Amino acid sequence: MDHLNGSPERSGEDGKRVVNELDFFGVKTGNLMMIKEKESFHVKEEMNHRDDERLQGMQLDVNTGLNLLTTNSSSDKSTLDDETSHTMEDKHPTNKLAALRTEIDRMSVENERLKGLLNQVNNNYHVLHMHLKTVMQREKYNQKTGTAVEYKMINGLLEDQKQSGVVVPRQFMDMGRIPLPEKDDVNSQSSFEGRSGINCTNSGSPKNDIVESMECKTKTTSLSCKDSGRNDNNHGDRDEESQEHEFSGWVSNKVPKFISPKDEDQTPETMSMIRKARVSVRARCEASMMSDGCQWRKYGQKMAKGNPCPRAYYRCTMATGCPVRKQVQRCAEDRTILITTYEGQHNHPLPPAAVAMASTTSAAASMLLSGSMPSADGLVTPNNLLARSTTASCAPSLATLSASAPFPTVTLDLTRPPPTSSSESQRLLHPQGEFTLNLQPLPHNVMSVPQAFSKFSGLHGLNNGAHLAASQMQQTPMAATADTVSAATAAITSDPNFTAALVAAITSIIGNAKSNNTNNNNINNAITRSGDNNIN
DNA sequence: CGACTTTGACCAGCGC
DNA sequence: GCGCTGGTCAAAGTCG
Ligand SMILES: [Zn+2]
Repeated sequence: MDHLNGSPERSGEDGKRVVNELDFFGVKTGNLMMIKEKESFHVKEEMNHRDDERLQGMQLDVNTGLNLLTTNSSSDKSTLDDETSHTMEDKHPTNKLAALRTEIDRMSVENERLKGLLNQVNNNYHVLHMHLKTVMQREKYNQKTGTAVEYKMINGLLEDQKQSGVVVPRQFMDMGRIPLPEKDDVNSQSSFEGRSGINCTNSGSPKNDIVESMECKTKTTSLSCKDSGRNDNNHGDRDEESQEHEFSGWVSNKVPKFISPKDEDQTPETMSMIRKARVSVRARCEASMMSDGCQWRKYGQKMAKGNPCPRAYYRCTMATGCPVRKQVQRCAEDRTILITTYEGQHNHPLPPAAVAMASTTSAAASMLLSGSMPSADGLVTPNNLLARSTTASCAPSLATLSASAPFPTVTLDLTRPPPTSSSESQRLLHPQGEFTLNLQPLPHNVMSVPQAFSKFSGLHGLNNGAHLAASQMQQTPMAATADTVSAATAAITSDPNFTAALVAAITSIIGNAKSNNTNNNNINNAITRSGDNNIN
């Protein structure tokens, strides 16, 4: 959403509104977003109040902006007048032609830019729409099971609240600080997936561990979730400015120069969450880098503590100023495993091959946003609960999505083979194939892929990569490569109805597991295609 | 020649 | 204050 803000506008005091080109698009995009908002049940997730106010304040400008679309050319002409009016008046055909060409060029550029913006706005719209769908689905289920859930908007974000009055399993994804293990315990994964340790007996009631739970404790002071292990002590001391600086980075030790001022128009906490949300993909890969459809430029390499393999830093070069970065590092325990960590959202249209992964990243950000609802004070703070991932220990399991700290990170672990057996399974039919949901015990803090789907189902939907993804998935067994799972993600969720069915099934399975499993761990639902492995 | 990689320097945060 | 660490910068080198 960075692009929504456009560049600083210049506004004359004499009533003449002087809008530079980029700002014009910012306004226009704002308008588009407002339209979408009206169509999308007034749910705003990534918008914040400041944006809202800005947009409302711009409402007048929006119309102006639209008019500018037509008047722009004329006004552009008029602004060009100073230099060109004489030449225009010369009525030399060549000059006219040149002027027209310039105009056409500019319009082409504008068109491209608009396309990109529209694309993103559409994506955001679908994200919100599908998120709402999921929420409603879950609400349905909760009503079935007698647990009332109330969703409300807090600071522009959806929050669900159980109304039963009991301490119930809430959405649990603690993005906050975790108690740091002894230094020696920090394994090679620490730098990527947080100081994730083996978790997690401190989760309270085991039942609470079931599923899709997300929780966010709130404090009253700090906003920053960034590297919370490091900074939490300082939060109270920070003034607003310094806090805003903190939000501007991919990891934040420094204020990255590529962050444009427009980013700071976003509410710090929102931007923080979006920027800091990471998707870490663990996959077996011989090559030094997985191909994910994007163009990357390496800008650094470091030896990370605890891992003999160097960590490489890449930034997206598909568009100038794209804030997306990724880190690539091999797993110390198993060097065939490549750990790729993505952060940020692209500010440009993506090729189909890149959509799935980018969607996953933005979905993660979205999930983190929705799962870490600010309390009434509108603040999000790290806390010291769980959210440790077992993925760090390379425990054998399924492809999983997990939440881990200190960075809000969703880890997609693709290194584990599909299950050979399961205690429970459910089949789902879909034109793209038959999918089987498997249940396997999993430590409570790990969020499985389908759980994640149910959490932000549909986020991947309606993207261009779906068909490609589907065909990829036909060829490759699940859990084989990052591409496959991305593909599966796109393929499965490209059909909203199927997504809904998937979510319902997962919810139902989880519900059963809850009632059947007293001493339970978390449930891991693996999605597999029939035939890829045998399900009992 | 532009795009990319390599690599040492630099910076900020943190712990001692 | 100092050293460690993660992250970034930027000059020099490489490649097509
Ligand atoms: Zn990008």
